Amino acid sequence: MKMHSLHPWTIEPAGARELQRELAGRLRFQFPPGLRVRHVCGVDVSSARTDNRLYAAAVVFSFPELELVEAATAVLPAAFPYVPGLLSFREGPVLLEALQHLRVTPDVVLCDGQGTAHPRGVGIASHLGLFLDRPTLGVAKTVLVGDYNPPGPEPGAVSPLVHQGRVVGTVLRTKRGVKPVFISPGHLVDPDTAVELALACCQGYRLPEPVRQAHLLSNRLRRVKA
DNA sequence: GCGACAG
DNA sequence: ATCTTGTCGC
Repeated sequence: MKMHSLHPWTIEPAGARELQRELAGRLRFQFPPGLRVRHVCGVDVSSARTDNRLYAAAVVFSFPELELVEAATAVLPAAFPYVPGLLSFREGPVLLEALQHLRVTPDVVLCDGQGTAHPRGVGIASHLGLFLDRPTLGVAKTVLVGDYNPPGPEPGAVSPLVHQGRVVGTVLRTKRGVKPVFISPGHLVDPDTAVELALACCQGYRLPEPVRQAHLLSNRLRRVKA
């Protein structure tokens, strides 16, 4: 799929935080009027502890049927350390390369990590959204910032994620008896639509199918290429 | 200074 | 994220 390079990735942590504060102002949270969601894509990264490489996977599904359409992968050496709040500077490059290999341009991209539920409002989902100029949303397994009360036990139950007096995301129960996930808009999507899409992509597992499959594929890729 | 901290 | 076996429960 097409995309553009907003900025170079070779940067120091201090500069990365400064860049995030600038990128935050470019985010938009209105879903493109008239856009029909026919293809959703899940992305994730796997890594080894011994080697220094990152393995990315992007898996596209039809929507709302959720049938596999296409998958792409990429492998790159890690050029940035894992620093809470700066995840996109570590995983962004390899994820964008995998996405670039897709023949189909997905209407929405579900990312493993936060969107606006981030210290400066620019989690990896938001960052990728700016590069792709496409709707993106974050699906995180644990919280980065914010406070919340646990959502009800039934699938679909939600609870607001509040950070510094602002609702930055939604805690969503996707499966009974299992820990909830943290959904937040990335770019070009509103909070309610983000939750609606994430829930519509769930197939009996805790994680939305596109993200779950991307997770499995990136893991498989690492085992084979490592 | 102390505690928190996506993947 | 990754390192790791078994174990509890539907």
